[in-house]
Amino acid sequence: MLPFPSSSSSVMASSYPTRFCFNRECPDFNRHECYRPGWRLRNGDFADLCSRCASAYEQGKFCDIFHQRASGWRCCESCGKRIHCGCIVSASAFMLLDAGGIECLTCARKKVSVGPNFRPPPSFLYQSPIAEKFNDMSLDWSSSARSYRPPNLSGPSILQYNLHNRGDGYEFNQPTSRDKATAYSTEKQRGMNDLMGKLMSVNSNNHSSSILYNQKPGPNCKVPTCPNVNAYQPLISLKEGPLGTQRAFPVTTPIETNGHLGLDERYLWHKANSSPLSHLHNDLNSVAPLESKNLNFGIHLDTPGKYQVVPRYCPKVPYKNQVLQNLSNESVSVVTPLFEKILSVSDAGRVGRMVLPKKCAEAFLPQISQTDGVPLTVHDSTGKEWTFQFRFWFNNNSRMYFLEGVTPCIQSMQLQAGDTVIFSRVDPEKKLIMGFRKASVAQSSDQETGLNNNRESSTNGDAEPIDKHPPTEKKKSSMTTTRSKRQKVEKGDLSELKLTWEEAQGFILPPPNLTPSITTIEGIEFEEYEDAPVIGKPNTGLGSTYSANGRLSAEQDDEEAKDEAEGLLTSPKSTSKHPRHRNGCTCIVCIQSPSGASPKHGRRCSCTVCDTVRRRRETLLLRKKKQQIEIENKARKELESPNSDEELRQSANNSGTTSKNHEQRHAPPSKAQIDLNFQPERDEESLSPSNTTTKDKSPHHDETSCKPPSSSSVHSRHHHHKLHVDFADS
DNA sequence: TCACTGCATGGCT
DNA sequence: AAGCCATGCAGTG
Repeated sequence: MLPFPSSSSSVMASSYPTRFCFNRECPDFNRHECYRPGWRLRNGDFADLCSRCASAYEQGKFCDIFHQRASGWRCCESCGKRIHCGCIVSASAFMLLDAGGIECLTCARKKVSVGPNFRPPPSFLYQSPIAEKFNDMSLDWSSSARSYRPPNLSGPSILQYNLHNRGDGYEFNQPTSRDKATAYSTEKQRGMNDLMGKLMSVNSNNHSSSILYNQKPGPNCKVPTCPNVNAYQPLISLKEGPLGTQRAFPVTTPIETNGHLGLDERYLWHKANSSPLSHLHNDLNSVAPLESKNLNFGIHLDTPGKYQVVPRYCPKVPYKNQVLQNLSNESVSVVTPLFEKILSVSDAGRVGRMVLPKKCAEAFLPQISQTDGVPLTVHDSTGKEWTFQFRFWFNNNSRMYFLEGVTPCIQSMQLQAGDTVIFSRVDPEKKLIMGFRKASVAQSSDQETGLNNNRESSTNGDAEPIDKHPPTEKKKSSMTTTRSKRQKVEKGDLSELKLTWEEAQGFILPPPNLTPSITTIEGIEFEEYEDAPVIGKPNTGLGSTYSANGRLSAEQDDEEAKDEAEGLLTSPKSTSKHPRHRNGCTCIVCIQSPSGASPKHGRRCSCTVCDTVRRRRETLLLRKKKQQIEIENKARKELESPNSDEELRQSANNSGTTSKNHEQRHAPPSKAQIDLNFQPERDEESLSPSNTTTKDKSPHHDETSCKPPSSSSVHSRHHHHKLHVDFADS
């Protein structure tokens, strides 16, 4: 136990004969006999103050007397009153204003007569007699689990607030009453420093000093100030991510570098093995900013990280708190990632509403009390300014926040479902910027807010996986496929599949040297190819849809085809499980348990999925063998009749061995490339030449379920189109 | 009929 | 079990 200043409660104050005034500036802090409680300490107790200091404190003159030379004095923006903003004593005697500067409590109270949404931070309830005046204004907020409203008052109390609410587990051994009986005399200061130093040692190195560049006195301050006081810069603490990656979470902590009591930089800390955000789970019964109609002025941007944000919304950006130097005016901007959101189909859809994670919205965006919300100005990575309506709906006794009117922006950024938008803040401008990350694998093209193209993840081994929702260890172990993950994969796939129509056609074009045989079924002409094109991305070998694939004939109206192709990609009628599939689809993906919560599939598992995969594998192996035999036979023939070059070329073409491009299209899947869309029954049928004119209109899906199938590769439309009834690669 | 709006539902965490 | 949130859908213009 570290020595700790006596900080007994008022009840305990008289219990111990040997006492010390908590005021280290007190000229004779250990010679008093009468102590009174002073400000509340982080451990909940009160500082012991000698009568003289206590009087000063109670009269609100403590800082005037003892901290006169300390830095951190600022002026109330309203009345001009000087307020010390840099110590625990006066921590709650002022409020930080959204637009910068501070306001004394008196002025704040006038304005705060406030709406029902105003909630003073918990620290207000105990910080000082002054602060306690706020008690009557708090509407029992502390007892209501849902009445959290992150305050706009992100004063120094924030740190204390966090400390207070962190509960057990953090490296802070609060002194017991017995401890307090221990005289500490000259250990006082050292003990304090040791303690806090210990607390801070965990991550103090992680706090970028560069961020401090940006700390400037408020424009209206007329008194000398310490440049760092009240600069609530988001700081980064690195955390071992669930997948072993270093993940940064913004932390906002008051900084003061003058060594004044309390909020020294060394006091920044975070709980070991816990992200600042994770501990905020408990802190989140927090508080929201005052509503502001002034666009972004009400944004609660000064405290990113103060609130709990579900990890999946934690910004996973390389630049973290990137300090940008504006060469022209030597100003420095700090970019602080706030949160990110993977765009859902709805978000990216034409409705133009982007649902925001509630906690993020409440933490980082203006508080709104009307469902109409407020306009929110956001800058995209090109600097273009967008104004969305930040609104909410009531939903199950809760709120559902969303941005309205995002379609133009999303289109401008060419985003789609599965892509990630990243909301960040630029200080000191307090601009809200919206970057993005494409879901595609090509992370090198990431444009997260356009601020950092040197994405580490694209090059180093610590690169974060594309997985936007990295599973926890627990989840990993259970191999649970969450819906979000599934959606991510699917949408990521989807985005990668977003091709031009010509490209899509290119994928499914049959080899040029093949001539189809025409079969007519129900009045529809079908082109049949012995060697069907296999749909897949040209260069990945993944996703080869190893089954019969329909292709629109050339007569197909191009525009219509495009529409259908797009419909395929973004069909709102698709199942939630598998965006390309229709309700009732019985393909292997769609029949899987939605949550992935189905029992693990063992080797002998006989579930439909496993059976399908097993049969599929057998089929593929057989086919592969057959293919090899054919190749060998042809090669043998070639040896026997060396003049038939053309024949050989053609046979090689057919077997996918000459043209690289062709090979990519036709690459026989490896074991790891089993097409989940495959339905062995159908596929095996297609193996037989006698079945090439099958009337099965939907090789992949139920006829009922796969109604108007889309045109392109995976699930083709069949109605009134000439189709290539294809074989899988063989 | 279509677009828009706001609420309801239900899967999922 | 509660709450979040993606999405559906009814109502309206």
